[in-house]
Amino acid sequence: MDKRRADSIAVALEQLIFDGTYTDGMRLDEVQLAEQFNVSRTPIREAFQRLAQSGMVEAIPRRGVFVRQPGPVELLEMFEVMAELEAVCARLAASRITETALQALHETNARCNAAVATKDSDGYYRENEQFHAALYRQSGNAFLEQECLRLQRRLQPFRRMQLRFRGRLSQSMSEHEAIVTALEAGDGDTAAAVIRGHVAVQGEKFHMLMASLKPAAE
Amino acid sequence: MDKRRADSIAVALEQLIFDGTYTDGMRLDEVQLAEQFNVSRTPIREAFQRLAQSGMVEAIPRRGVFVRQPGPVELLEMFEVMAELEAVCARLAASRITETALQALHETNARCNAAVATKDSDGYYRENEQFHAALYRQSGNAFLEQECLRLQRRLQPFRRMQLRFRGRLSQSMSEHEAIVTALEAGDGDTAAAVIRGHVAVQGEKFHMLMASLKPAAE
DNA sequence: CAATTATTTTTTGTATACAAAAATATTGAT
DNA sequence: ATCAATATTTTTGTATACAAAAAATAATTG
Repeated sequence: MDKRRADSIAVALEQLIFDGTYTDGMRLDEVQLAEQFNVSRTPIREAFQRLAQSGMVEAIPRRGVFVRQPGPVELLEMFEVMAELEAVCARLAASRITETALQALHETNARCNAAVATKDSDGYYRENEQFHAALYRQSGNAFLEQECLRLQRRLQPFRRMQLRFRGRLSQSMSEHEAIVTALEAGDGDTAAAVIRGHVAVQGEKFHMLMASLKPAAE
Repeated sequence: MDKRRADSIAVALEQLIFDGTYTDGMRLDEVQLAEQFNVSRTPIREAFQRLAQSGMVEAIPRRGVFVRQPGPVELLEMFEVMAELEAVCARLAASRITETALQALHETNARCNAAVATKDSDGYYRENEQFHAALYRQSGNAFLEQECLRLQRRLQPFRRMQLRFRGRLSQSMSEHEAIVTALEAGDGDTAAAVIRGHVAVQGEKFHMLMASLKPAAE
């Protein structure tokens, strides 16, 4: 799939940062990574640029590149923007969504519910993402869709934590239902409000998120 | 300011694309640009990556990089997202803005008005940007602020066209005033609605934008 | 012995070299 | 002449080489 060597290195490095192999503030050594991946410095440097653009890493001229994990404040800010972007999608979708797309959302929710019932967490995450992706698409704005996918991707590692939480899954599902209902009624404001609350970090979700940030300290 | 050679090349290329020197679909030749800038291919390729990330250029593996100017549809989509993002800023700012920031917005508007009176278009553009940047800042969300600035920057060349239009300037100014008034009243919904209409492409603005897209054809 | 300067070593940024893939030109057959 | 197959040239992607800047270490002086 990836034609360039640098691309696969970029996703590999991304994973290593998410895994915690490279922690915040750590410098990424070009030559070390080059021999680790059995390539020259060139593709490593290209991968660095990609990571820098996505914000996972900061490149300081003539100094090197350093891992930059979002802190609590930045993370809350990112989730707030995600919630607002999805709210915009919902409001636009309410007047633009097609009948077939509504049907597809219902089916996705059914599959999501089934995954919850069988405790298939992988299936749940997949269908959940499908639901949100469909919403982005139904905003009728391809640019907005791309921006949402970009931010969602960036928040993904922090999102998984949030749902490991008693009762949260069923609540999440009923929120999905409420969104579809609002969309069917063409009620954009309600759909926006529900999904804003669905995505926003608030209440116990806040504590879960904060807890997931602490590595293994204390 | 720019420590790396590649950075200054990136902004130079950006300018050349905005200028219309390199038009949509045109392939950017590495070796040609390298000798044109008196550097090797390496910094050119780094510059390409930056432009690709900002969406001005598309890099097709093993093929080359091609200029990708947004078409009418994508441009309208981008303006819609900009309008919604600014609406979010306004709504959040309504409850988060400080007294001193409100004062600053008033002063910016005064300077903007003065620029309109003296037909100082450069001054107008500067103060106008200042106004919007202040709004992003007062959302109280640094991440949102950055995202807004990023999109604003990308739309800048298309934005200038829009205001060259009889009566548009004074209307724009009264919209600014209405936004500040709503913020002072803490009325986020009104502030959001006003700025959404302020930024959105609608009515005559649509025709202006479409006209600005046609190069010199016909 | 501390602090500052000189020197060495690393490391980044850029240039050049080379290999593989794609585009283009050439040849040959019908 | 047209089309297919092959050879040639371009062009991209990667490796290596080199120069300059930064960091680390050693040396010198007060």
